[in-house]
Amino acid sequence: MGIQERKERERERRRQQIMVAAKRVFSEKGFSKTTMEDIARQAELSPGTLYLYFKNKDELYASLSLRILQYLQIRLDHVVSEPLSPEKKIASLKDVLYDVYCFEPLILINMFHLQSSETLKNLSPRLLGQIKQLSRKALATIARIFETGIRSKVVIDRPPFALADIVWSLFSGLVVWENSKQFISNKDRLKETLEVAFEIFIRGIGTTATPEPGIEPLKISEPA
Amino acid sequence: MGIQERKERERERRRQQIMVAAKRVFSEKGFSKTTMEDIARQAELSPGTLYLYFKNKDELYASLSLRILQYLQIRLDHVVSEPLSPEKKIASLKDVLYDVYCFEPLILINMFHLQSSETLKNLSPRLLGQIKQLSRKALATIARIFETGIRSKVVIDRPPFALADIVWSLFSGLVVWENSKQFISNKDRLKETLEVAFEIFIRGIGTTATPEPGIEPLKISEPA
Amino acid sequence: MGIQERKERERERRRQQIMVAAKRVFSEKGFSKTTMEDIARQAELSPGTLYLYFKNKDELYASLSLRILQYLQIRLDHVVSEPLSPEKKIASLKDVLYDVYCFEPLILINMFHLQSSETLKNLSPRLLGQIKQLSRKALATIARIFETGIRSKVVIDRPPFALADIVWSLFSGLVVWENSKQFISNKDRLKETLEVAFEIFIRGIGTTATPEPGIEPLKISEPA
Amino acid sequence: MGIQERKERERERRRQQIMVAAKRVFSEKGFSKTTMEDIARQAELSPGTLYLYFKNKDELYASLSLRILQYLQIRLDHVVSEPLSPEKKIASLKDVLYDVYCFEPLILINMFHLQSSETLKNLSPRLLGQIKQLSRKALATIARIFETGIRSKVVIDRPPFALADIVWSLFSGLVVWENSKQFISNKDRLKETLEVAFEIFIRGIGTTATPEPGIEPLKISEPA
DNA sequence: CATGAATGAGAGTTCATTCAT
DNA sequence: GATGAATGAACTCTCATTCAT
Repeated sequence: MGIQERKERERERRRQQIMVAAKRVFSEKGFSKTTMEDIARQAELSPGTLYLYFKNKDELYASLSLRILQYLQIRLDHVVSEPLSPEKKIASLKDVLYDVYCFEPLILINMFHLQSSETLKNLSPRLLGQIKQLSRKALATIARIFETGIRSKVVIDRPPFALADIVWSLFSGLVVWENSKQFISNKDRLKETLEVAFEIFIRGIGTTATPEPGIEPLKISEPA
Repeated sequence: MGIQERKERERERRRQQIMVAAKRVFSEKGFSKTTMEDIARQAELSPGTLYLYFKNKDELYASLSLRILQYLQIRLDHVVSEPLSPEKKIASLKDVLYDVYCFEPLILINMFHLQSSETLKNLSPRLLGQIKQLSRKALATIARIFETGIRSKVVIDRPPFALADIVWSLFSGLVVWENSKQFISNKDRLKETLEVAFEIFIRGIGTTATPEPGIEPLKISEPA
Repeated sequence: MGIQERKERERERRRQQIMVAAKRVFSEKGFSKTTMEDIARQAELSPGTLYLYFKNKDELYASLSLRILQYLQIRLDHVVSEPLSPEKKIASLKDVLYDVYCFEPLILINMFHLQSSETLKNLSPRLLGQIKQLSRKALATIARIFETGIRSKVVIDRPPFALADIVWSLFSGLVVWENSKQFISNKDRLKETLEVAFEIFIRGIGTTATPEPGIEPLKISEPA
Repeated sequence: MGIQERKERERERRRQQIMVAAKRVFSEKGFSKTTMEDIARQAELSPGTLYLYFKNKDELYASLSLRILQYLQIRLDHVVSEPLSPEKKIASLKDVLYDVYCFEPLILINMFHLQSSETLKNLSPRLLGQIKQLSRKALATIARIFETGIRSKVVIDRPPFALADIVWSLFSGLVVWENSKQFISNKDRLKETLEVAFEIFIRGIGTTATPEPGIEPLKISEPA
């Protein structure tokens, strides 16, 4: 039994080792330019070995995303279950997202690309299913946070799912965009921009915004 | 000279023809799964001919983005130059973005992927330069819109560039995310979500938001 | 039109060129040890070019067999349609088979291996269908020859299809076996053995065999 | 010594166990599609273990043939040594061949493929030697049977080795051909066809064939 | 200018074989 | 002796790109 377990642990460690290597190479060269041999070399393994742990390149790639989604879900569950006011929960949401980014910035970026149907189309149904499911679950959890806010009337009454989509999009958009700017300017400015973005978002969804005194309010133009 | 010109025009028309074909195929199959032969077939040309008009596959791909960025710039310039109140300008911004999306939804999505360093890295410096320049210019124009808002105190005082980054990210995030959901649910819900997103964003950046009467304001938690 | 035709002819010639090269290499190294690169080198083409003319290795391989079967069929049709006595037709059959062997000895051998389900299983349905159909047709034609013999009572009354199977098996068995002995002894003895085999076979199916005078007949033991 | 022996026996049993497994898998998937792991799994052993008993895949494969050849030899020796008339011996030959087929139909088929130079070329000289020797011996034994027939004038005077080659070829041809038809029609018709084939063969080699009364004899055309 | 056959480097993947445990 | 994870050479096939016509 002990042996069984140890083997299992070692197997898992190998998987991690490969994923770490893959992460590094994918991040450097992007998915399609990365070869399995690159990853093998980085992991100090032979190409064949990778296939003992991952069915193919796509699955290896997608596994990375899966881990992030799992991490995200765990963090979100915490936020939901803790006895916080809706305002605090929404504030925590920001921290969670930022932590998720810090957890694996490069893989997160890759994941947002994976979101594009381009890559999605070539995934094994099983893995695709897992990813879909986890994404949906995370979004649902976020929506739930907003729902409590709406119920307690501190958040304006909009479809909670729409709000969830919006934060998530805002987050992913910022991550990708700041990354692409970073490719130019070499500075990680995500934190600051995210702060401002959330500040605005939170003001925007609040039932009462804190007016800056002595100043005319911004009139919201009606949707065409 | 007349001949020169006509040749030039015809050359440009051919380029367009190819880009239209490329657009279609890229949209359908994604960048990496699309072969030059696919595009040639779609354009009813031979593979070799494509190379008379585009240095290579990457350049052809990137040219598509260039067109969108050019369109975006034109529209933004309009907004800036028209004699509108800052509020109206910001409202117009939303319309512009949505129009850009409608102009070429699929290419826009592709462009947001191009934003990822993955593709960016393999571009010719010339083209990369063009894209960078156009992007920067567009963002600067957006920032200028916010700046006027800040100057007239109808927009909260935050770095205008940050605000520009945020709308742009929000926009790109929504486009990509709604598209990936569409891959699942097959409905184009971008318009509605974008409306809500802008409503919130505009409330969020307004110096005075319209309070929903009789309700406690949402307290913004301070950035950690 | 002239151009169309010439292109067609050239395409066909290329196909032949590749098939000739393939034949040579398959014969030397056997199917599974032959790589596409081997064939390309032999044909003085690049590996990629082979795939412009044959969908994959299996199809290239099977095409070789197809040609032999076609040649066989042509020859058999001749035999059937010519105004010969059944005896002469059967005698011609032997010549046809021997000619088929001479036509492409090594490919014929390969074909008999292809007959084994091993290779058969991995063929495209279309090609498999073609091969099956041609084989069946050839066997049916042979059977027809025996049928006329049976009708004219010069051939013993056994199911013509069984007789066809038997000659065909005898032929293929001899070809493969003599070849494998040749691998040892380096002499092509097929002709002689085939002569004896046919002599015996013909005596065996004759309604009256020519007794060698003054000798006791061989008593055929009844099947158990 | 007892220990030595027991070890020897156990080793032999393991070999058998592996060969049985190999037989099964080869039969199902064909030689080249069978992996050593397939065999190991079937034998409920690890891949490495196979190499303790067989030098490599080819040798394992060839060992299977060796067993059949040994079985054949034993049966042939019986026929030769028993005090039977040449006619009976030849009749027995048929039974022996059919029994050999029944003994291991699929391996027999594989063996006939092995006969092709394709596989033969990649065999260790030792094993190749063994196979050659056993084949030759079996063929010689068959030839001897015919020789006695010729001496007693019940078999026409043809080189006994040629006769042996012919039966052997006829047999192998039938086995392979019927098998490939079986792949299509799913019926094992070897027995019946073999009966007819032998009947004809025996009539063909008899010094006097049993004429079917009142019918013109079939004139054997002279070899061209 | 346009063609499209040809190229050939390089990708992902498999699997016979080895060897530390 | 038995294991099975690891190896890495070698395979088939793809496709961006070129160039003779």
